[in-house]
Amino acid sequence: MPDNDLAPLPRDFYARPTLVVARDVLGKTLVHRSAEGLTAGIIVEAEAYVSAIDPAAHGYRGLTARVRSMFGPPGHAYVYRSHGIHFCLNLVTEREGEAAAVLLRALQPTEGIALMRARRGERIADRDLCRGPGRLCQALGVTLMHDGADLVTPDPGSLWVAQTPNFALETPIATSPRIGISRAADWLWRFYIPGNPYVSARPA
DNA sequence: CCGCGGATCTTCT
DNA sequence: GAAGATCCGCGGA
Repeated sequence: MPDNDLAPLPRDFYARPTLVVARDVLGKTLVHRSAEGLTAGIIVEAEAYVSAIDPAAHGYRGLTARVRSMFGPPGHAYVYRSHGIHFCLNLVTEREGEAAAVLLRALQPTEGIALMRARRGERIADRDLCRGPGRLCQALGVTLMHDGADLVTPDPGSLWVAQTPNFALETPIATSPRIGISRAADWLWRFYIPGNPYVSARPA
């Protein structure tokens, strides 16, 4: 796959309403290039978080050190540590100061599967390599080092989102409540590709 | 297959 | 002190 096909999406893609980005990012490819090699997968599940109106969003109660990147400009990464152990990757959306982002919850692995398995465990099935927000970060080698990283003009050896070559344009998209939250628990702000086996959970 | 607890860092009450 | 945008391994059905 030539690098031309993996060109980063422009900042305009991120500087839109978060619900639109969360839906539109399905079918795009997340890429991480590091010294270990290149890993990538098709985004099959994502959730929207909009601090201005959303009590489940990390920025809802204002700026803290952890959530600083979410308040920054669109087209950057917001990576946070979850439950002390795992990392979760968000794409910052809207405009600087809005603290809106899209959480990536699952990928269909396409490149660097052997490297993903080296990071995740040799016995992990393909289906489980990137199924879940913490798992996909582990599989791609995404850590707090990537918090705040620019996804549009990425440094060499970093992280971005690209158009997926030959991806079907008319892929169906489903919605459901977001996973694992207690506030705004009935909002249909989770988007996923129905029937795709790499999606982390089926709707309740 | 399902439910539960442990790991362990940030934020909130 | 407790909860949280999680995951894994264990025990029981």
